[in-house]
Amino acid sequence: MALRIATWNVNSLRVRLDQVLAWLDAQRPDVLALQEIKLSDEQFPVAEIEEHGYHSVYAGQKTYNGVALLARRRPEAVRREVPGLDDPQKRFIAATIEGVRIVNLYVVNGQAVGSEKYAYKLRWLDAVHAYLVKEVEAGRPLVVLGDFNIAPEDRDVYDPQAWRERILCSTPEREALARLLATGLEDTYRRLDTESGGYTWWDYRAAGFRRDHGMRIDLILASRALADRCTRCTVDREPRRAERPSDHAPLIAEFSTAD
DNA sequence: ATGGTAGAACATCTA
Repeated sequence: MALRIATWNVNSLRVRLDQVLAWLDAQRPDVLALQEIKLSDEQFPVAEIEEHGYHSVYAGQKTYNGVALLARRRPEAVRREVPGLDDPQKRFIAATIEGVRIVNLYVVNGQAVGSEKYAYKLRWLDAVHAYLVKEVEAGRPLVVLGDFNIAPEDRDVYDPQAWRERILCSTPEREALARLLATGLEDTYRRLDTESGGYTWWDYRAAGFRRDHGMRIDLILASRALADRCTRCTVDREPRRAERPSDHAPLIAEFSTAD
């Protein structure tokens, strides 16, 4: 048996719903974490997703942000706020699904190094770090996944020289990500693949996808014992080739289960 | 050369 857990920044669930439903039908993951759903809770397509065999829990917001967890089994102990952070932006949802604590993050982009949004990004990551320290201490299997808006290393960037110390690649951002990992989490993609870029995002502009000008900024992290059971972590580029694609591709990890 | 595209409040903001 195996547990398959995926993440996808869909850049508007309204626009991408048919693509998401088709992908669920094709891949049948146990869990799909969505970011940038860009719709309010009242607008969330609960019924359509249910018709495809998935429960939904969500933290929606009009126009910007918004995150959700879709799961074949009912999510429990749902949390929609980063503890200790007074934040009107909906970027966090956590739930327990099939005994695994799942934390879905849409990390702040930050716009430009040194900007107000950049300071907010680092504050936001600090609050998430404090929360993850407690979640790791609890000792349950833990998965932290989503759009991290940080390329962990230069090998995760198509042109590291051009991006040096720019947003998504700056040293303070990478250090903040390293602190999240240091709570006791492993990057499942890197654990299994030390060579290829594994890009998950390509800019809509300047033919980014056609030229493979990408970055690996969507991640699936797992607590150590769970990471030991990770057998696969792959980017599915197929939806990025579709008509009206999201600028992100889905990432899917598979974990073998003991029984 | 600081551009380009996409999605949302459809005028600017965010990414």
